[in-house]
Amino acid sequence: MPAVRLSPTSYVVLGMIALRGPSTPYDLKRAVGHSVGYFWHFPHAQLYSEPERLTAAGLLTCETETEGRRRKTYSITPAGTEALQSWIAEPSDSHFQIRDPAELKLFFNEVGAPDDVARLAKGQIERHEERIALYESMVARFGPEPADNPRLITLELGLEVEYATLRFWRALAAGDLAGLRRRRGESA
Amino acid sequence: MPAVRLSPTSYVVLGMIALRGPSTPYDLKRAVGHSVGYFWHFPHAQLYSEPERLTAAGLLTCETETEGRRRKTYSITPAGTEALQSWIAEPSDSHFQIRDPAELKLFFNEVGAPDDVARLAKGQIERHEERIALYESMVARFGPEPADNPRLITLELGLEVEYATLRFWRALAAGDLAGLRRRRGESA
DNA sequence: CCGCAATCGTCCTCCTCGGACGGTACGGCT
DNA sequence: AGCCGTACCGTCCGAGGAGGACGATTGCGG
Repeated sequence: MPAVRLSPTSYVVLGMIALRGPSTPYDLKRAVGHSVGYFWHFPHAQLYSEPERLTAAGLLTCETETEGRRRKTYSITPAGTEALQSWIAEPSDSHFQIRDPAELKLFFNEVGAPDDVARLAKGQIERHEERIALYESMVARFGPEPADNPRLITLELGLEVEYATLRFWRALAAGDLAGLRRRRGESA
Repeated sequence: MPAVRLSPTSYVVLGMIALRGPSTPYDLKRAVGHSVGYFWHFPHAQLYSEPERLTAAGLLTCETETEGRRRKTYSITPAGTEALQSWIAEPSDSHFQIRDPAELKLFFNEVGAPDDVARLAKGQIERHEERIALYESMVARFGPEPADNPRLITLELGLEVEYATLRFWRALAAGDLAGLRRRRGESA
């Protein structure tokens, strides 16, 4: 039972199994896909290999189906629960990262054509509006007071960020970044 | 001159050299460190190895210093400039990702102790306030109308997101996510 | 009963990550 | 001048992440 370095991926696997009970990697894939995976993509292959690591470390146990599709069901062990809980309890180690290719393009736009920024902004506005509509419709399915549903809190944060980003690109397209700053100052 | 897959890291390297002129990896490290690197971390080892790849692909040229410190200065080629420009011009391929360990902890908080959320929120509020103060002080150094300085636009987007995230954690700590939703609806 | 599409699992290759380590330059002290 | 500490700079390496290719299984419609 060797010790391993636990990454965010590890905790996603542990967390999902802790929340949902024994799961197959495919279960994890789907569960991640419509929750934390909205803003932080975890490639599906990881959700097959990571449980193996965690099993080797004694944080999960594995039950293999013999007939038909070779399917493995993982369950969390007391050690796994403890590792997850102490990670949740410990003070946060690192700041968030925002990985936005569009932001890179914007930063280097001087190298490109003059109207690239306008087209980029237009595309980003559409993209974020679509996302917002999607997320809002999902939130709406949960009724009038969804804000405290634990499964939705994460979506709430995502929406807040989506709106912020949308405001930015709109201000950029309108040439009114100064106005953005002003409104930000007021709301704070 | 084999073709290579160009990643965001590749474009950061190309872009920095295009903006700043011939650079050493260490120059890149510093330039990235106080610009795009604020929100998207690029490990320094990449900024040494990536230029080699790009040189092999014909997008950069390399000049090696002979005396003293072994130092390599990279310059961009016409092919490199073109690759960068066409990337900037092409419609954005993928949505942004937000990688926030705190968000994961929040999502899985049911597994933890009851007061974990409160402590998490408290820590996040402090963290984001610090960041905001830091970025604001940097922006302030550029004078009263900084918003359109191209080097700062990226910081502007980052600040918008920082404030959004701060509002979220504050609302969470105050138990008033519904209020957050309401205010968001008004401002949109 | 067959074929086809959706579902599910594995593999492979290249890239990312981040820390360890070692070399180089420079200023201060004796 | 020579030594030493420290900041600066470059390389390496092992583990993990990314994501596409591919193969197997299942169930459904003909």
